[in-house]
Formats: sequence, structure tokens, C-alpha cells
Amino acid sequence: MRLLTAESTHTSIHHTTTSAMSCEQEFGNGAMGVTLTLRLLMHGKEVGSIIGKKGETVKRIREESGARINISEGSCPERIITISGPTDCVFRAFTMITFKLEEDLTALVANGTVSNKPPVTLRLVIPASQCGSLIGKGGSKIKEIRETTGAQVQVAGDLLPNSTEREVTISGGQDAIIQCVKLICTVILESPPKGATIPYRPSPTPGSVLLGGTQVFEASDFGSHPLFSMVQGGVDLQQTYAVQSHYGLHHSELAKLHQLSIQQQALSAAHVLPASMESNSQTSQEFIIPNDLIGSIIGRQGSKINEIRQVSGAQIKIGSQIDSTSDRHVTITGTPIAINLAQYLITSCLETAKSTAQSSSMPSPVDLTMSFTQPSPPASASSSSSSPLAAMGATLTHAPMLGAPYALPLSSLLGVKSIPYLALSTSSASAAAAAATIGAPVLQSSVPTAATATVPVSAHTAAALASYTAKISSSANSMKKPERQKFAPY
DNA sequence: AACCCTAACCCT
Repeated sequence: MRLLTAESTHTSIHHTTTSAMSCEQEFGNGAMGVTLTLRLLMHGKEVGSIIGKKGETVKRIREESGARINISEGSCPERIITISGPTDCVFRAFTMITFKLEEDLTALVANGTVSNKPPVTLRLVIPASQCGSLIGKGGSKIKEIRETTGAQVQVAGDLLPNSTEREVTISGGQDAIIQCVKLICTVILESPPKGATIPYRPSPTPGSVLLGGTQVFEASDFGSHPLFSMVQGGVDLQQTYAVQSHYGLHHSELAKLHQLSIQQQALSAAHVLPASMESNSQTSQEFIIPNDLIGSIIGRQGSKINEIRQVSGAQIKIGSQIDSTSDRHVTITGTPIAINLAQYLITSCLETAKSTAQSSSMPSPVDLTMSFTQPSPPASASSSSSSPLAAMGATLTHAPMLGAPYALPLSSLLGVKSIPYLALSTSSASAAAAAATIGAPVLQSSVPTAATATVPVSAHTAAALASYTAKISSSANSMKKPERQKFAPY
């Protein structure tokens, strides 16, 4: 990061202020900097020290690092410090926090509370879906991190209660820890979370009972913690609620949306509610998509397909091109929810691609389904007036339940402009993630018979695509009767 | 116009 900035300015010129400048520049540009969110799980006492008298310590850290720092409410024995912003700002804040912890340990030794100084220990909270990449095949990645930094690193085997996150404990010397966290962040940035994440929220009750006990929670526990949100591409709980209150949204509305959207996909994984076989089980589905449209799904350097993979949590395989005329097989595997989301996102890509193609090449209305096989000259007045309408009609009649391309469902649901979400992050992926994840309940709720959601949506998607044949490879689940009605919102 | 790929489960 810093190296890049230094190089891109001028290799020969070395201002001493380079690193400070790069942070400010990235802040000013907004869209430019790679943003990062780091969550630290700490004991109340440690947090108190970081806040300092009248909050002066954390104030100083905020000012000097340039990072955004949020500290979870004080009524819990455990608290979470969320650091976010451009990577170098986050690291600066993190370094300062580490120094503070180190300082406190030294003080403990000085006043005789402990005889010899233990190494600094801190815990990161990381979405479980990212831990695989952190560990690496055969544990190779984490081993490498241990060896190159000299820090001790442990990835907890269990999920943190009521969440889909895991605790990563790091301890060692000052430098070791900082270097270690940097490496971890590199991995995290390279492999964004898959699907929805239920962020860990420390319980106000003393942790030992819940932590030590079984994973069984009553529904009332769940109901009292409606603050489910997404930790996805920089959108996190604190940011979401900060923005939400700023724009006057109702807490409960957002919470409900989040809850609905995430519940079925992620909650059963967290063992908070009894898992139903139907929503958990893996199904797969295959499409055939014309060669000339596959690019719109893959995107530049795979950006689109990766985003769809990430947001939906589904596994998507795009078959390789066999010959120039052949269509492409696309296989989506995952939970019904994940599959529906993936289908929806793919449909959005295709709709967009079709309307884009249309404005430039004007096929006749019928050609919509065949796509742009033979464009007629765009000059004709009659076709130029009919095509846009045809495009709209196609969108409305073919995919009525799918709604508009996926930036919109959020605003229509809340009756509020979607700007707050877009403003949350400059990353289009995360904005899409927010919108798409919240869009999930739309899919479910608008399907007339929720119990058979998987099949009708598939069928409609196929109809919408017309030239793509959809076939259900495994329909075992759709034959059963999932208890979906309870999710029918509003 | 776009040409991407998964999963990885380690270590106290």
C-alpha cells in the first residue's frame, strides 16, 4: 500500500510525510483507497484504557490514524473495537492500540501486579467464511504467517455465539503482532466473505455461562438480539446503524430486513435456530447460456461472477467454451436461498446486457429472447420507438417477481432512497451486497406459494431468459414441504 | 466487451 503510493508519486523523491499524505489523499479521493474493517474483541478493562480519561486516548488515536473507530457499548464484559478506513489508516490505529496495550502490560509489571510481562494478546473477529483462506490448504497459510512473523496465531474451531464469526487469537511481540495482523488482513482482503455474515455481538450477560454451555438458545434470546447485519465488503453493524439513524430510518425496520434476509441462509449454520433440512441442503441447478452473453456474467477479470459468488454464497461453475458456437453450461450449487440469489443476480446481468445491446444494435422485439443474433440498422424510427418499450416489457413480464436490477429492492422496501447504503462504501461490490442480501426476502415474499419457492423461481428465471434452458438436477428438496410461510414478511 | 474459477481446517 505505502510502497505503491511512494512509487506512484516519484521514486526519486522521498518526502518524510509520504505515509501521512497517502492516508489523507485516500480519504479525499474516497473511491480510491482500499478500505478495510478490522474487529478486535477485547475485555472491558482493556477497552477502558484505550478510551482513556474522557475519551482522550481514543480521540487521539482517531485523529492521528485517520481511521474510523467504533467501540461497542459498555455494558458488556467483552467489547468490540471496530477499526475501518483505508488500510494504512487502519494499521496506524491498530498499531497505536497495540502500543497502548503494551504500555498497560508494562504498567502492570511496574506496580507489581504481575511478575513477568506476558506477550500482548489480542483477538480478531473474522467471518467464518474467510477462515478457510486464512488457514490454507493443510494449514499452510497460517503456518507461513506464524513462521514469517514469529507471532502465535490461533483460529478458534467454533463459531462465536449467535454469529457466523470466529475468534482469531494473536500474541507475541509488538512487531510480530503488527506484521501478523497485516498478513491476515492481506488474506482477508483477497478473499471476501461468502454469503451473509452474522456479526458477533458480545452478550451483556457474563459470558461464561453461554460460552461454556451448549449451543442451544431459546427463540426469545434470538428475538432480543435483532441487530443482525452484514459484515460484507466494509459494511458493518456500526456503520449501518450510524447511517440509518442519520437518515431517520427505523431501527426495527432495518433489523427486520436484515433478520429476514439472513436468517434462513446463515442462522441454521450458527445453530441458533433448529436447522431445517430443506433450507440447509445443497441443491444444484444447471443453465445453458449463449456464448455471447456469458461475458456479462463473468465480467472484467471475473469481477462480476466473483461478486455474485460472494454475495450469494452459492458455488457457481461456468463450463469452459467447447467451440465457438457452443453455449455455456452454468451450474449453481448451494442452498435454495443461495441458488435463488445467484439466479437473480445472473438474471440482472443478463437484463442489463440485453438492454445495453439493444440500445446499440436494435433487434426486433422477438429477438429479445434470441438475443442479438441479427441486429437491424438502428436508424429506423419504428424500431427505435418500439425497442425500448419492448425492453421494458420484457423486464416486467418476464421477471415480475425479480423486480428491477438489484440496486433497487432496498429502496422500494424501505420507501427511502438507497443513497445511505451507497454512501456507506465506495465499493460497488459491497453496495450490491447490501442491496442483494436485503433483496433476498423480496424473492421469497413475492413468490405466491412460498413452500415451492425454489421451483417457480427457477422456472420463471428460465422463462425470463427464454433461450436458456433450465433444468433441475436435484429437485428432491422441492418435493418436500419447507416451512417457509413463517418467513412471509409483512 | 467482459473469461472467471473451487476449498483449504491448521494450531494451543
